[in-house]
Amino acid sequence: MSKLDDRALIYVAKYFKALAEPMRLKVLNALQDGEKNVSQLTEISGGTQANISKHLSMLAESGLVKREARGTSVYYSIANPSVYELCELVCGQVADHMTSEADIKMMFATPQSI
Amino acid sequence: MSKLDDRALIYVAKYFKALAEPMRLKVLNALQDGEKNVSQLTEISGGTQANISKHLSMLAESGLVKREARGTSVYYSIANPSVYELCELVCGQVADHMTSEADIKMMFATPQSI
DNA sequence: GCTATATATAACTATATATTCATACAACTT
DNA sequence: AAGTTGTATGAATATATAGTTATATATAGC
Repeated sequence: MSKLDDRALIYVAKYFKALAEPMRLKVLNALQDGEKNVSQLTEISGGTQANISKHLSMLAESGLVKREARGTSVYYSIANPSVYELCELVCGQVADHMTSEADIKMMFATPQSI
Repeated sequence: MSKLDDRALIYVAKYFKALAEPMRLKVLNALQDGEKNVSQLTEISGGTQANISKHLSMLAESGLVKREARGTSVYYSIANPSVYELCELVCGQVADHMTSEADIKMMFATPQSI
């Protein structure tokens, strides 16, 4: 990360932004055990079809998931398993930092406030 | 990442969100070689003092940087070096994915559009 | 061709966020 | 105490984003 120019920073930020949304993390979580179509992901996530479809488009455009249309369905799958490494690194840091009051307060903040 | 409940997802998303902004990545980048005060970071980043101060507050609240007031200055430093592991993982994925047209187009997108 | 099903998208709303400008606050100097 | 410097914050604005509803598009079966 030593010689990143501004464009690279913008790009990396965009990648993190794709991961910076609970519903998208939920979708990625659901894809851990293999590809699923939009209907399945809609049911698992508890969101609306339109919303999940939009999140999936965004994830695909960010290169986090792959899209494959088969019949009338569209199947999505994880494009690069190392996304889970990222999440685990973050979970580790979150856990480490969970002792402070501020974090516990944050943990219980409403979704809208985050 | 298998048994994350909704609150944990919100929390992890919040962590990623702290990294999902080019100016904050620039600040973190500048902190790689040790602590710096707000004035130094303002100059290095090319932002305004108010803006950098706000980003630093956000980074501190997210547990990414530590804050230490000394004299009239406030020095910030990386709270956990593993944040750079995250960035390198992302850079790797970005590089892998950089062959596609969509990514190159994104790479040159204006900051506002991201 | 018609219907049913699956997915994507457009328009809209509400909320969040980054940024700037001005100002408040705090600590040091003289 | 007054001035200076460094940092934080409030108000205001512009942009971005998530979510909903309704609709368009596409594929399969009849």
